Order: sequence, then structure tokens, then C-alpha cells
Amino acid sequence: MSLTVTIADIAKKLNTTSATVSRALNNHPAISEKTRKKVLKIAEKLNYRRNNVASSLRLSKTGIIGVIIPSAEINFFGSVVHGIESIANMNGYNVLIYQSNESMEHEKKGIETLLNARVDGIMVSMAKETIDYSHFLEAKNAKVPIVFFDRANDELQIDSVVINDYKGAYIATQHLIDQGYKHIAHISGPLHISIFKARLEGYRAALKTNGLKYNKTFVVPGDVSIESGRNSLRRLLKLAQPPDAVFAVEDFTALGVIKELKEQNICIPGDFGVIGFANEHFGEHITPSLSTIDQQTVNMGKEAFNLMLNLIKNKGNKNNKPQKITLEPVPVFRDSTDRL
Amino acid sequence: MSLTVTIADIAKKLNTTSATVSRALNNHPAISEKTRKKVLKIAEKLNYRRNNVASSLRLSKTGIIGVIIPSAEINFFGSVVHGIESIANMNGYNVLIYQSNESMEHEKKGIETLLNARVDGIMVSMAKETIDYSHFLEAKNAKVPIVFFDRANDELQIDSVVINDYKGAYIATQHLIDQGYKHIAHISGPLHISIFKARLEGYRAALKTNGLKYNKTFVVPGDVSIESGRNSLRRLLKLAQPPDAVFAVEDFTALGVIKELKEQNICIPGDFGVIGFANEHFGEHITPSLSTIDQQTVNMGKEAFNLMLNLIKNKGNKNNKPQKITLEPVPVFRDSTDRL
DNA sequence: GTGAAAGCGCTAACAA
DNA sequence: TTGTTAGCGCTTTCAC
Repeated sequence: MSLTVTIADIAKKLNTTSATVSRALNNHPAISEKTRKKVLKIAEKLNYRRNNVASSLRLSKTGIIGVIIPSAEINFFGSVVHGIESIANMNGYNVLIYQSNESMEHEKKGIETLLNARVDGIMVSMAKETIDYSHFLEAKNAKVPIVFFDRANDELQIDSVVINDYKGAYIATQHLIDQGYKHIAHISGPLHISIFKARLEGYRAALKTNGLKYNKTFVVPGDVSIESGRNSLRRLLKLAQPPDAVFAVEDFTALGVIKELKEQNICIPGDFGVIGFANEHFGEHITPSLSTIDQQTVNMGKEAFNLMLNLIKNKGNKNNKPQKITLEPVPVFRDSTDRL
Repeated sequence: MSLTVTIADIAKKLNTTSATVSRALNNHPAISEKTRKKVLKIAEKLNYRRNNVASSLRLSKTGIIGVIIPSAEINFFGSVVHGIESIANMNGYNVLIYQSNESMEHEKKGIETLLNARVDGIMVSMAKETIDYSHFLEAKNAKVPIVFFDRANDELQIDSVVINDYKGAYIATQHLIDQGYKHIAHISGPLHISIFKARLEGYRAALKTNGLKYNKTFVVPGDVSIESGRNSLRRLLKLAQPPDAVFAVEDFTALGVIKELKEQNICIPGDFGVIGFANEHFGEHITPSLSTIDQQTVNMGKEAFNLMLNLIKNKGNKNNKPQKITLEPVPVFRDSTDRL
């Protein structure tokens, strides 16, 4: 008994050729119903399974989409991948995951690996560390469609799906103002990543609209982590005129802020308001529960995959300017800002 | 300019043959340093990239490991995948993810897809729904190595990595006893899943060892969710003689218990102790922080991959009986049980 | 509607 | 050390 059954084996059994069998299995129009049935029957009987590797080589397409994310352990990315996968499978694509661990080197290696694997497209949410973009351009040069989601870079002329971070930040800041907080600080993320920059701008815009003056010392650069939340808050509290609320660039930072405030016995939301960004699962369960901005993760994955599908079908429409889909942020207000 | 550079292109430039180029690129011993250097230089210059699809077809191996998980959105699985990936990449393998969404049908389709993709091995954590195992046997018949992690089935003669759930439950229960709780209840999971059954048994054993009598009304069947934690606790508190502690089958259930206790103004851990299982991320951040049993997720992924590597190297050693690695549960005691 | 033949890009046995 | 040759399994053009 041979380990792998090929179309040649089926052909032999039927005194026909591989070509006919291939056509039968692929529902080619020019095939008689009779032989199609015969082929299918034998295929079933021999437990035939198409060798997609051979097929891929012949067709120059693998039906695999590579996805590069910073970490599978962060809810947000797991959730976006979920969205991507659900719709990818419906369209006959498989998803190959590569984790960058927030490292640019890993990310470069990921692109390299995926290109070698001849994936039909690459979807990326950039690592925090990434400051050089040559690897993305390499994919582009290799004519492999590429799409960013969430952590994108606008200058690369690459399609992307993001949420309206500016608006989300604006809403978050406005909410703090509405709740009566007067001195609102912001702990930012790495500003070379456009979403983090946009959040800073949304924060500033909300201050301006409300006639609050923008105070440079109230913006502390962080790196999107619990620790950076803690440290940043400590710095803020040392100011001569400390803030009474923080809009943190994302939830883990906000969590660090809350932990530090609790340790210093500062009452949330009474004396200090905190709002994050991302709607990570834990926010619902901590005390006080965390106000935040939801990013429509599953939807983001689906939209990103749709962009990918377009690129694949249109063979990378280089004439058009890059598509950018912007999803609406969804406010999720909970206890950490609720002082009215 | 050709879209893809092949070894033939390189060979032409150097007036040599594909064979030589291939050898040079793969560091074959029988190649002169001189030609190796020349080849590498041209390859670099032409931006050559090996076509792994062709290579896979020739070598009958893809360097891809398929992983089937119930959902990428659950911390636990994201974390195990993280472990698998880290060590897989170190060994030159890539990881193809497939989500079953807890559905047996999806799981079957996943196996089918991965077999067609000619992955070098398949790693699975079974869907809750799965009651028929023919698809796993199909992979086995196709001589594709297969390994279970966490949600395994012992009867299939398939290698697996699990943690010692019995012992974990025993430790959790013993801890509650050590903290002076006298009336310990258990909210269980669906008992047809063996890990949940093992936890119930561990709980009973600990009671017995400590001379506490087993009270049937103290075991409430749940379904692994926050709501089931809440409801079960309400039921328990209505008993004539209510418990003063709960060992919950996993963390989300425990979270439901804590939420309900807080609403009823019952003091944790003073009046009531709570311990969970799984060490989900949120447990560290809620108030009071949740005592639990850690399952060594990343380690589990690594061990599972090592089993896979062995199977691949030994070409599925059918003589030996299946390997089963049992990891030790790691107690994580926090505030929710700390009343001494 | 079916068959013959070529070739996707790579690697390896064999020969030189 | 290098070249020749064959073939992995599939699909497709061209002929009949």
C-alpha cells in the first residue's frame, strides 16, 4: 500500500490519464459526467488527497495568507486573528501566524519566512520596535500583497485598516472632561507608530475644543506596558501641579496607572479618573472596572482580509492610491471614570 | 526584470548549473569555497529567494506544523501557541493555526485542510464538542505525526501533554483547608471532559485525606463561565448550611463567584475563600487578586512541540506505546484565599 | 471529451 | 568538485 495516492494512481486504475483525473477532480467543464463520477468514486476509495504543495507549485499560488502579530498572548491580536481566520477559511485560504514579539528583527525574519513560503499575501500589525520599513517594501517589490491592520504606517503606500484613533482619543478625553476632571494628562505610546500619534492628537484636540490649555509636562512618553503606566504616573504625581485624570494610550498602561494609584491610596474615580484604549478583557473585571475605547477587533480582521482579497484579485492595483479603511471607535465607559 | 529569480537564473549568470547553485546555497560539503562565494554573491545581487514550495515538493516535507485550537481569543491557547511557536521557529518550523471554535465539524475540516497542505505534523487541543475521533485516526493513518495538548483523549494511542489536573485540584483544596476554611464547595465543569472530572476527584481526595466529609450538595455543576459561577454561588448560599469557601473549576467561574460575593457584601478572604484554576491573566489584576493553579502554558507548548519533533525524527515510532507527558500544576496563591 | 507532453523550481543519485 | 538527468504531483495547452 503506497503512503500517498496520486492522480496517476487513480488514472491507472481507470485506464485513463492524469489530465482527465485532474479535470474530474477540479470540476472542469469539459468532462463527461460519467468519468467524473468514476474518478470521484475511485478517489474516495483510495482515500486520495490532493497534494496542495504540487498544486501550489504548478499554479504559483499557495492559498496561504501570512499574518504577523506582536503576540498571540494579547487579547486584541488574538481577536483580530479570529476575525481574519473566520473569513479567510470561508474564502478557501489558510492562515499562517508569525509572532514578532514586538521585535523588529523577528518581524524581518517573519517577512522573509513568509515570502519564502510563497504565501499569497501578508497581513501585519507592526512591532513596537519597528523603525525601519525596508522589509515591508521588500514584500511589496516581490509583488506580494501586503495589508496593515491597527499598527500601520501611512507613508508606505500600503493598504490598511485602523480605527479612528484620533476620534477615539477625542471621545476618551471629552469623557474625562464631562466627568468634571480638570487637569488631564496623557501617557503616550511610541509616536512613530501612527495610531499612537493620532491618539495624542485627539487628546490635544479635545482639550482645545474645551478651552483647556495644553500642558507639555502632562504628556509622558510610555511604551505600552503596565510598568510604563506605573512609572509615568509616578512622574506625573511629582509635578508641582499634578493632574487629576489620565487618558492612557492603551489598557495595560491604564492598568499600571490604576495599580499605582491604589498603592498610593488615591481614590478612583473620586479623586482621579482613568481611561484606557483597546477594551482588553481584563478591564471589565478589575476594580474599579476600566473605562476604555473598543476597537472592533473581529470586524477589523474581516475588513483587513477583504482588502487583502481585493489586492489578490486585482493583482495589486498599483495605479490606485492605497486604500485606508477607518473603523469607528466604540466608547465603553465603566467605573474608573464614573464620578457623577 | 523577472518577477521571481530561480537557481537556474543564477546558474546562467555564472555559466554553471542549477545543481551547483543548489549545493552552494544549501552549504553542501562537496562544493568549493570559491564557487560558494560566487553563488552567494549573485544570489544576493539578484535578490534570490528560495521557493519553498518547490523545495517542499521535492523533499516531501514542508517545514510546517499545523496547530488546531478551540479559539485564539482564549488566553490559555494563545499562550500555548506562543510556546509552540517560539521553539518551532528555533527549529526551522513554521506554525499554521486552525481554529475549531469548539466545533467538531470545524475540527474535522481543519485536519483535512492540514493534511492537504502536507504539514509535517499536527498538534491539537480538542474541541469541547468532539465525541467522534475518526479524523485524528485519519491523520495517523496518513502517517502524519499528531500530538495532543491539554484536551487529550487517552484511548487513541496518541502522544500528549497535559497537566496533572487531579493534583492541581488537590493542591487547591488543601490550600483552602490550610487557610482554615471548613466547608468547602466545588463548582465543577462538564464532567464528560476528563480534565474536569479529574479536578472533581482531586477535590474529593483532599477532603478525604483531611477527614472532611464529602457533601454532595456542595458540588454544583457549572459550564465554565462567569455566569455559572454567579448562579452556582447563589445556590450554595441558599443551603441551610452554606460553605465558607469555593474551589472553582477554572478562573472565569471563580470570577463569577467573586463578583457575586462582593455584591452580597461577603468579605473575601475573611468570610469566604475562593480559588480558581488556569491562571488567566485577569486574576492578577482583580480585587482581591485570585488564587489559582497555573498550567505552565508556555512550557506545555514547548513540551508538546518536543514530542512532535521526536515523532518527526523517528518517523512515528509505532513500536513504542504513546508518550504522555504530565506537567506539574503550579500553585499561585494570592489574596482571595489569604486569611492567615 | 480525452490524451500527450511540458513544466512549475528544486534536489539528489549517478557519472565524469 | 561539478554536470547530467530525472522526477516530486499537479495543471494546462495543444492536438485529436
